[in-house]
Amino acid sequence: MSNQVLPATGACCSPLVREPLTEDWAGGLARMFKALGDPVRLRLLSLVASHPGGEACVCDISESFDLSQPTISHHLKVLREAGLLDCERRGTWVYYWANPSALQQLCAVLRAEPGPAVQSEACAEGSS
Amino acid sequence: MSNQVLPATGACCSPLVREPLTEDWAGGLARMFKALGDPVRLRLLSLVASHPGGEACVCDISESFDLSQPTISHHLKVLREAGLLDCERRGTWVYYWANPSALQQLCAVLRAEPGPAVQSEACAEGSS
DNA sequence: GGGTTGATTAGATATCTGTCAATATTGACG
DNA sequence: CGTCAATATTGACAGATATCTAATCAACCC
Repeated sequence: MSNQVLPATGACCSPLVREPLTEDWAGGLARMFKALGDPVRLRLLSLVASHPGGEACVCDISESFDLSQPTISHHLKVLREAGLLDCERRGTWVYYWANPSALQQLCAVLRAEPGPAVQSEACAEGSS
Repeated sequence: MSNQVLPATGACCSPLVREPLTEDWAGGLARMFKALGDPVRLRLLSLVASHPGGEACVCDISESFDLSQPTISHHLKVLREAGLLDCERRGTWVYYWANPSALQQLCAVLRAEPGPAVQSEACAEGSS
């Protein structure tokens, strides 16, 4: 449903310091940033992304928190729905990994230096 | 109290995909990301940062929104308290500009590519 | 099949957030 | 000093969010 093609005007991945974000694009970005706006989720994402192999199952990471399992699950779901995390069930366990293109997209938007068009790759949303 | 020196281990600006964020560091980052987690604030920041001269007064940008003036003021305050925006009064007007080092810091944390130590500059918190 | 372990969903609740109207503050200008 | 214009602060309130416990679902093992 949110599968629409982004405008080819370059507004997509242009740093926000370059030109004003459109209302639409700001909405999508805000959803991702909001997902990162919680210490637990940030650590969760980091634990998953930095885990050997680039992926981790819930049991691997939930020990790092003083929270109930459902709470962890809830935060993982938020990250997943924001497109920052993907997951797959393998037998009893569910494995999570970070979505690099989502991170790259956010990174490109925040870029403060006047990097010319270096991050045009980040526009490719390979999630289709 | 959150004024402590960050560990010199490189954990500060190391991308979160490299190693797990510490609890402390995640807290600080989350405060910034949370500030970005609202479409209005994202656009506000972008409008300020992309404004000619890199700064804008409130009256320049508040017309872009269908919100009351106090609401705009509130969002600007959130961005300011998160360290993403700075401001200065000049006569009747208050001018805002983006804090590049804050953006760079966030960008460095999100970096997904295995860039070696390119963003060590971002560690310099020149906000003193 | 029945039990065990891992993970998600549901329901409840206290807290946080975004918004507005009203009011206060700050500085400019007669 | 009084008034006006631009911002900020306060107080109130509806809606969202984080967290928990209890219940449910999924897959493995005996």
